Amino acid sequence: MASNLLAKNKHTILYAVALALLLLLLKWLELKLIIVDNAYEIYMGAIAVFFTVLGIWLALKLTKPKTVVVEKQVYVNNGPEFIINQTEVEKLGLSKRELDVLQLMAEGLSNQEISERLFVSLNTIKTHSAKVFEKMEVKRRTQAVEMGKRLSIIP
Amino acid sequence: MASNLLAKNKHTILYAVALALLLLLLKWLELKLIIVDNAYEIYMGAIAVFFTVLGIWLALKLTKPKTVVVEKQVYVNNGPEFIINQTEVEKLGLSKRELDVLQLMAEGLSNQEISERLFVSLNTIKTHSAKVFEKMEVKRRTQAVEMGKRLSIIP
DNA sequence: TTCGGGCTCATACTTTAGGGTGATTTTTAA
DNA sequence: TTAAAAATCACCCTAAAGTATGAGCCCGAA
Repeated sequence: MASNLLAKNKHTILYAVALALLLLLLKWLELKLIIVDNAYEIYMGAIAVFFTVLGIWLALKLTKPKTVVVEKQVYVNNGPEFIINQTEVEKLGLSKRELDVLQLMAEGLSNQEISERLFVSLNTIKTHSAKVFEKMEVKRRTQAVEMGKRLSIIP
Repeated sequence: MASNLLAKNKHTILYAVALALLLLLLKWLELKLIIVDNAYEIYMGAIAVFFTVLGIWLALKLTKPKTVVVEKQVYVNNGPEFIINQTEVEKLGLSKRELDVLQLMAEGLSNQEISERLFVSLNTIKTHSAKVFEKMEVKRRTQAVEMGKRLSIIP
């Protein structure tokens, strides 16, 4: 308990002791220098500078480093993981391949890229996508993706 | 240039001026108090304390806060109500109009339809979308939409 | 075994999207 | 007030997307 208090106020105590010693030093210096009248201003200035530096040192020692916490936002997939709405898929009559194409569309891939990903020709993807649009009753892939997300057909 | 320098060293200059003024004050006090011999120690102590406080104040003012980057995980599209991530929008440098276009893109509208919705020409939408793709570093509207949703820029 | 659905691919064509450049006007910030 | 950014529009050209149609292959169900 007592030692804890001592430890906590260590800096303050040290400073108090240092201050006391310094006042003694000043008193001693005073005796030496008081005679030299023209050195008085220098003496005063020295004290001012010394205590300023002391104050700065004290502040730096005693204050916890100022920290500004910058939050860097990291986007992660949200907790409830995606469960495909099989009912909607069946209702629309989408085949497995058509669903594959729709999923890759949603990832922003072009028809060319989808065809490479699935190892089929570009024309095949065009056929699939056309069927997807037909079955979902949309005109464009962006609409298909939008609707697919709404219906939980794709994540 | 000159004003910049002044601004940068504002604290230092202020301190210098304050110090000068204080030395003047001390000089004046000296004339008053030097006669009262027994007040001398108090005078010295006051100076010491004052400059210590000044130093502390200075240190607190001048220390730059240390920045700590903390990664904060943000789970996107959790709740039903959408809150636009303004930070990401600013980070990407998207303007209001570009955001409008992106939003309508996400709804599955064609450029033609977007232009009609916003009462501008098709070419204008093309320009906006091109800027959106450039700023988001994507190649297609589907990618822009996908990224926009991930970053909570669009619902 | 036939028949339909799913998957594949092709050709031809139209529409939409996107890239590049340049210009004018309006708005905003310094 | 001046400079920068935003918004508007145009023209030209290429790439990608989408439409329409036809056709061959495979597999499982009737």
